[in-house]
Amino acid sequence: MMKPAQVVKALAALAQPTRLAIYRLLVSTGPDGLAAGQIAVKLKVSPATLSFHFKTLSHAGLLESRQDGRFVYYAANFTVMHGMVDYLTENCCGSDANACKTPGK
Amino acid sequence: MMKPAQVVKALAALAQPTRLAIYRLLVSTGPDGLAAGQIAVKLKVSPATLSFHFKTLSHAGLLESRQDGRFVYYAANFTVMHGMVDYLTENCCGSDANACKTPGK
DNA sequence: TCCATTATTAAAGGATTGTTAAAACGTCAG
DNA sequence: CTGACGTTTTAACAATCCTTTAATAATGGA
Repeated sequence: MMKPAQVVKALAALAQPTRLAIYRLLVSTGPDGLAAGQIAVKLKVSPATLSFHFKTLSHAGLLESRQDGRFVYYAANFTVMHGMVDYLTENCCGSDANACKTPGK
Repeated sequence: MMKPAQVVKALAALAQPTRLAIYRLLVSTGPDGLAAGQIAVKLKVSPATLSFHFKTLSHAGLLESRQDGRFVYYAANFTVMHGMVDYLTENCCGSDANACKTPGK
């Protein structure tokens, strides 16, 4: 089980429009990831701002990076996000799973 | 599908130690919820601070409240959290579900 | 080596956030 | 009505966050 501080860090990392867009783009891209410059173009964010957000996301464990020549590729790491979701739903409704479902759906 | 702005709002609401503790406490409590004062005692947070955080969580759609006499009961609402998780994992790995799993587990 | 390309870092600002203390609001018992 | 209780609101301050600009690496081609 993740520690609360790490969960908060991951949630905070995603709780920002630009970073959420980065993460989602990388989630849909898959394990190969994208180069920083490609992301900058797709999301229309300046490289400096992007780099700032990469650091936040990486530090939260949500992103992995690898260098290939002059390019740095970023890819989503799902482990922390799964841990985050598990933490939020842990012991849901006193272990009465049905109560967790949306009532009228 | 939730709008990005609403997802950001929900993530931001949970991205704070006190609010995350509030939400988790209410998730494990179930639909009946707890009175504001009970939560204040359990989490050792001042009423004013707590009220401030209730507003943030409620405004994000994560909490519901009902008044009973002098007490206000708060309970977790799972709809927004589920929407948040769905948004994050949407179109995961270009719809290749296996790639979303943690590699070495 | 020199230069263009890719990406990160550092400094500055304006905006947002979290906590506290005080006052105010609603509700119920007497 | 009055007073006590539970909760919310307000104002203020320190702390943090996001963006921009400019400067600083690091890499590969000529």
